[in-house]
Order: sequence, then structure tokens, then C-alpha cells
Amino acid sequence: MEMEGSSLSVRKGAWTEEEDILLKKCIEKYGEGKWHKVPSRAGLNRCRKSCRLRWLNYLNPNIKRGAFAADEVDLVIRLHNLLGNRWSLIAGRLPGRTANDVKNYWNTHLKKKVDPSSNPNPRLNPSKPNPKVIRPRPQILSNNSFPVMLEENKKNNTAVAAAAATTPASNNILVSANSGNGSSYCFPNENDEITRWENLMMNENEVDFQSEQRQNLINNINISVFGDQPIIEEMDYSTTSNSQLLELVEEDNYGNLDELSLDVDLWNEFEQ
DNA sequence: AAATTATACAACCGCCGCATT
DNA sequence: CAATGCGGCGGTTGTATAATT
Repeated sequence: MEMEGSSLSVRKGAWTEEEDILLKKCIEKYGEGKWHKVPSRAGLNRCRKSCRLRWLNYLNPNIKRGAFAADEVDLVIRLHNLLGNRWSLIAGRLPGRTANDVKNYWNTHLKKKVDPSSNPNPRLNPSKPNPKVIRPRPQILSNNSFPVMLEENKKNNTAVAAAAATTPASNNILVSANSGNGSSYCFPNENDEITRWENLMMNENEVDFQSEQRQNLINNINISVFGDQPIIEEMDYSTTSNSQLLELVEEDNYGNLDELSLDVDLWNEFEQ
């Protein structure tokens, strides 16, 4: 039995044009993946990881070349603020940029400019006390996207969705998903996605946790989907005491509506 | 103009979680 | 169950190029 990577005289270092061509042809023919098979298929004297890396970071035609645009830089900073050195996650939000690109860009262009002690996120800033519950701002979706979302829930066999309304005068509603039962949402259009991220990126420190939490609970509406009909159940917490509210929030893992405002996958990553 | 130092980034290394044996 | 293999990740580094002296 052969130990991993122990085969004799495997090529290392910079890739030649010939090697690139061989690898490209191999992936055109067999598709991406099955990296352990690639070296023999392509006729390359390289280990599988080297081949994978070369494709993912350089040869893949989806990779965006050239300098980072201003909005890309802004996103990197904000996402790094939120997530730390989770390069793969960050790159997932920057179309065409690889995790390696983002990491390199951070290390060479941004690292020294960002003072860690100025980071507003207590999770990533040792000089700040870590509150029990860290909560991003709730997302805001437009009213007309709501039915779409319910349809999506039905398709996904999602049993319960919860939603909260902002002030009656508002055109917006706050939408949340229960991560406990694995539900997730499809965001109906790009503007909603952008709005969601703008809200997510807001400085968490500016939020008055207590009062906002309370407001969310007071405005809470549970929406259950059974068959074709959404069942709307209003929850009135207006007379509930602060201590009771706190219990409710703590029961709910992260504070009721708040983690729900995150993309569920991202939240799971965030919480690891 | 040559020598040097600094920068950018492609690629490597070791580790991880998961699947298979 | 342990051992092994795999894809994937993030920290780090070797080196070509750019900038400076």
C-alpha cells in the first residue's frame, strides 16, 4: 500500500505551459473533480493536490483577472470583519476570485492597514468583551418578494417560517428562517440580496441589543405553511416582562429572529 | 548601472473532517 | 475499531519582479 504523496520524483514548483495544456485538456475531457485520477489521465508527473490547486487557482476560466475593484476591496474588508480568516467563505461572495486571491490580497494590501483592536466585532477583537449573543441586523425584504419566498418554502417542504413586521408604516418586512429544522430561503432577486448584505454588514456595536431584541419579539409573527395556506399567528409580547423576554431569547439559541436574518449556511459556518 | 531590498503571489505544507476498507 | 485515502482549507514561503539606493 502506498502512502499518500510518496511516489517517486513528483514534479514540484512552477507549472510550465505544456503542463497547463495537459491539465486543461484533461479537465475538458473528464470534467472537474476526481483529482486522484487526474495525474495519470493527464499524463502529468504531479501529485493530485498540485493539479487541483493549479486548476482552481489559475486555469479555471471563471477566474477574474486583474486588480481588485473598489467594491471588491470593500466587501473583503467587511467580510473579513465578520468572518475572520475564512478565505474560502469570503471568496464565495466575490464572483471570480479564489480563496488564494483573497488571502493574498489581504496579506499584501490590507493586513497592515487594519488594526485588529479597531475591529468592532468582539468575536475577533480580544480587547472587547464578548457578549453572550452576537447578533447581526435583521434582513429586510420587500413585500412583493414575500409570496415568492413562501412558494419556495413549500417546495423545500419547510414546515415553519417566522416573520416579523417592522412599524406599520414601513414598506418592508423582516423575514427570518428557523435554522433548527434546516430551512433555507431563496432570495428572489439581486436587490434583496444586496439589501440583506448591507444590513448584515452594519456595525453590530451600534445596536442596542436589549431594545432591539424586545422590538423584534413584539413585532413577531409566526407563519406556518400547511398545504397551500400560510397560517399567520401574531405573537404579542408587548406586556411581557424583560426577564421573561430574556428567557424566551435564550431558549432560542441565538436570540430568536437574529440568527435567522443570516443565510443559514453562513450562520452555521460563523458559529463553528 | 549595479547592487540591494521590498513586494506580490503561485505554490507548498501540514492538518482536518469525512468516507471507505 | 483503526488505518488509509481523499478533497479541502489556511498558514507560510520561495522566487520572480519591482522599487530603491
